[in-house]
Amino acid sequence: MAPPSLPKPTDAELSILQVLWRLGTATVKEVQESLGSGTGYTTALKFLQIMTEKGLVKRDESQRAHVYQASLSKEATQRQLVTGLLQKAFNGSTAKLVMQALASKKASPKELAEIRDLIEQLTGK
Amino acid sequence: MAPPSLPKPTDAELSILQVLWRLGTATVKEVQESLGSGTGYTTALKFLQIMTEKGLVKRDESQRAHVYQASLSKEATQRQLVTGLLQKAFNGSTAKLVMQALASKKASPKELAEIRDLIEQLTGK
DNA sequence: CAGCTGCTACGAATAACTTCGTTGACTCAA
DNA sequence: TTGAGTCAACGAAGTTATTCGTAGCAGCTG
Repeated sequence: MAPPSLPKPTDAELSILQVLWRLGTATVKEVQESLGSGTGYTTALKFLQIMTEKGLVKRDESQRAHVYQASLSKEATQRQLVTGLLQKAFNGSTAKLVMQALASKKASPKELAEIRDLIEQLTGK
Repeated sequence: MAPPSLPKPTDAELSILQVLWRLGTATVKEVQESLGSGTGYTTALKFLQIMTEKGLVKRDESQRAHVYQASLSKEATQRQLVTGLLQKAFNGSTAKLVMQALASKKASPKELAEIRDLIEQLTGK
């Protein structure tokens, strides 16, 4: 069967995942420092522990300082989140979502070009 | 100043908003029935009460059965949610978000055409 | 007016989320 | 071998979300 489809990360968990995606692998200390001074060490640790239980991250305990790594790639998680929003708020209409995305924040010409190319690619074939 | 920018609705609150957007205005009973048999009357009522406190919905108490209405339009809320996701998970990159949206669910040719037109419109001017 | 009905309000119970303080184990150096 | 430092684990506490049971009030009907 398909992978158990991990739970949707919360906002706080997502910010930890962002760090892990950036660093690849990291210890609690490294994660905590990357989060900035707003988050204490034990808080970061607790999150990593919970996220391990949930399966959101993998833990390598062979070192004294455990090494963590995100279970899913950034892209896979982004896809999961977008899909969720699509279902919950847009009735599955990708077009509506894209329109609101473009309406919500001015995209740069470069971004618009990227999107246009993608569309052409999908349309053409 | 700008409107106080209401709190982000939770998933359960969003499904209630969907009903209100569809019906325009509705009583607790109407909302509860539209939600299907999964949600009890008092649960729907409690949500509407909490959402009134949060400002997510407006309540007209002039009738015995209070009449509720969403505070923000569907589009405004969708924009808010997309913007949030853009910040939290895509580092503000609209292009990345659009790509994942298109990757996550096959858009119909009609939808693709709509999006293409929008892009052309934004690109052209 | 007594009682039924439809509705709101209150509050409890549970679960998840978030943040830390404290503890205990293990390591290294003096 | 003891003291300082590093780190994971535990557990508590405060907050928000979610779901209902119960109570009480309005108005209608006989």
